[in-house]
Amino acid sequence: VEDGYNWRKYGQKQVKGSENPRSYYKCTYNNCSMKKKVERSLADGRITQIVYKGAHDHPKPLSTRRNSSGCAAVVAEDHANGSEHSGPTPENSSVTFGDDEADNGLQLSDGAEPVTKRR
DNA sequence: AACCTTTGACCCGTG
DNA sequence: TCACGGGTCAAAGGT
Repeated sequence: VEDGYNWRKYGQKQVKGSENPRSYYKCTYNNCSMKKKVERSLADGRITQIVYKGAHDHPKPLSTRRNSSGCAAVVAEDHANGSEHSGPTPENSSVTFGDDEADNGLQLSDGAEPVTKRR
């Protein structure tokens, strides 16, 4: 879920059809009104759907939070300016870390999805 | 002490 | 107009 910004969870809902919890996040920035909607599989923990809403009007405040793999989160997100790709799978937001951090206890998103890049 | 996370209720929009 | 779904806010607690 770490895309380089700081998010604050403001809600969670269960959608019909599947009992997958949908989490609502908001950017913790001063004037940033960017919101994010994240849906994950309840068992696998794999990203089912990520929806970015709004736009950020501030620079990216790299890791002040969890992992410091900002090096991997500096590619392919400038286009996130309120523009959503209505079609392709947007789960590429999950950065891959070919480093030793992989066993640190982070959210593994590889192994099933073609991530944007890997080192 | 500050910030984030969590849960319930409320509000808005659509059918 | 009512019902249902989705989305958002607010308060409390924990880290």
